[in-house]
Amino acid sequence: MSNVFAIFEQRIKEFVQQLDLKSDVELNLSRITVEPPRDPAHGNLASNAAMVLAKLAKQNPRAIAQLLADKLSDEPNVTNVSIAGPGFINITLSDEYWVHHLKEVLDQGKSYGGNATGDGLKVNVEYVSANPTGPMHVGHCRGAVVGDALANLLSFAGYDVTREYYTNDAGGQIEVLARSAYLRYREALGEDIGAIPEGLYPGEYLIPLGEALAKQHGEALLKADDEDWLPIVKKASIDGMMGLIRADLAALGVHHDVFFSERSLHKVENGSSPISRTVDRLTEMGLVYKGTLPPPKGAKPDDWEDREQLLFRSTDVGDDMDRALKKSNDDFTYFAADVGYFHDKFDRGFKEMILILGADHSGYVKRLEAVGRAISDGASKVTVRLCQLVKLFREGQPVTMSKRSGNFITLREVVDEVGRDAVRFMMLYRKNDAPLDFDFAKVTEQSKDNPVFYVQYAHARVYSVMRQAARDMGDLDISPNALKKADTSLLTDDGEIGIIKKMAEYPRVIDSAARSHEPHRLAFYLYELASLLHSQWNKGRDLPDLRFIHQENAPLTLARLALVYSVSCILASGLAIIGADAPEEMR
RNA sequence: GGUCCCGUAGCUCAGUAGGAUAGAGCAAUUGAUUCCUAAUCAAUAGGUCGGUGGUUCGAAUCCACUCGGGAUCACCA
Repeated sequence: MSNVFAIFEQRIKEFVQQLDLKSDVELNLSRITVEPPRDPAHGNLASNAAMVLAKLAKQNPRAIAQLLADKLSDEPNVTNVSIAGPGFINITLSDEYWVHHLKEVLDQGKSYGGNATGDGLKVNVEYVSANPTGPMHVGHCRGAVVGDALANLLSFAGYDVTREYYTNDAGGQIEVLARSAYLRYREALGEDIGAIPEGLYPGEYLIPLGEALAKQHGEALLKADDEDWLPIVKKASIDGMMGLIRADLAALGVHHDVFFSERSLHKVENGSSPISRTVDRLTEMGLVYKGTLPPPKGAKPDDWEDREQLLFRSTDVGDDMDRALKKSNDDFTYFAADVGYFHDKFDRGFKEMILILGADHSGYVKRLEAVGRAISDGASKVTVRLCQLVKLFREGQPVTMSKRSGNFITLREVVDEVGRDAVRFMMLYRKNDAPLDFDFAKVTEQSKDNPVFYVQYAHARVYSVMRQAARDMGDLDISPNALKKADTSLLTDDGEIGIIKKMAEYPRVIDSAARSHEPHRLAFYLYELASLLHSQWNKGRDLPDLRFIHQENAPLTLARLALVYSVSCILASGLAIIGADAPEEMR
């Protein structure tokens, strides 16, 4: 346990129980927190415990605070406990404590801060899930990065994470894809196909697919009936498109553990399919009925017609409206497949299912969460995180793209132009539910305007210092193992202690970012930590005493190298979660 | 019309389970390079947290209403 804040929170809760406060209601300790105070003058740790308890115990908060403060003062390493304002308990820890804490970072290296939250809980993160009808476009980018980083974060925090991609390989758009590919196949055999008809995919990425089909099947498919060639071309098309998508994802550094086929949910064996079995289950629970849906309130569509369909009573589990499970032609809807998919995930033992979706799916959230509740009977939780739109800019000018002409900006173009690291970091340098502006020029700029470079440079700077130390002090062992033995008590500058305090926040950042599913918090933290390092480095310009390397003083040099090396470990650990490199050199 | 998201400094945004005097970066002004990478740093200035009311010891944060911006809305996927 490296989380100082969690340690003290636990300790305070123990003390509260020892106080044996009288209360009519049961004391609720869950609201007690320990956090870094905004103002460093208030100490290192601040707790709201007394104020939370005051009302329940019907006592003066400052009186309770005093009782707790007395106990806290006797704790090792606590140098000062004060009561402030309405009843805050402010705790100051000794420099010796912080200097000792640095040892923990050194010992744990890149695993420092991890494995404290998840406790092995099985979590499924579903992200991207783009339709396999073409290469990925830039709109998919944000969800891919947010999902992947969240999966990394949860995994680091100790969850058992499965990264999943739901392949929409059933339904009408696959038939359109296959017909489009078939056209390219005929083209590959020398036929003049003219303009691509309305309703088919015009993209040139289908040309190689047509050529491959021609190569493999010759003219055999040409004379075949629709029902004979269609399955063959469908399969080849899906495989081909998924190949493109996987390659795009790989360029972005995104990898999934499971590609789950929608088609597999429709497959009937011994008279039932996964979907039909799920519907049966919901029927047993009394959540399925035949009926007609009311038209949307307000704007009633012109072509509205009442239809009797098989419906899911999702209003019973928190949705606004009941939802169709079957179309009027008796086929299952897309939504029914989704329900079946949740059922499958639930059967695979996931306690938490997270979906990363684009903002255009906002209307879909309630019904998905409702399905999760219904299928698992409350045992599993479905959380949906929406990613708002990304607006592209070039030199401040919006980049327009038209999807209609097939002339959209692909994910690959963006990655090729600005690099994987910049794309990933920038996509995470914003709350995911806020829209994001992405300027090609800005994200490739090599300055502190650009947080990616700022953070990476801090990491590289540490390695630069290490290289310099190796040159200046050739006989000194500065390997990580040697640094673990450094006498860190030689670190006395406020800036140095401040860096350790910032590092001590890392476990807390990981914990809270993982719990709230907000990987962007990590990106901001890394920026702050990098900033402290740059600042301390620059202090050495004015005050040579504060430089990291002192040729005549090996113990001090070792202590300071231990400090900056620890910083680099956390930066590397955080950058790995974000999915960006931690370069050792930037020239 | 329903639902969801956003509204914080001139600009782009953070704000951690409701906590103390609301924070960064950019832009502006001033300063620091014989030096471990100036791709950096230090300092100054900048705010009725869209508005009104409520909840309470305490609200940018929670609730209600309201204004402005965006997304979405029955058999598609």
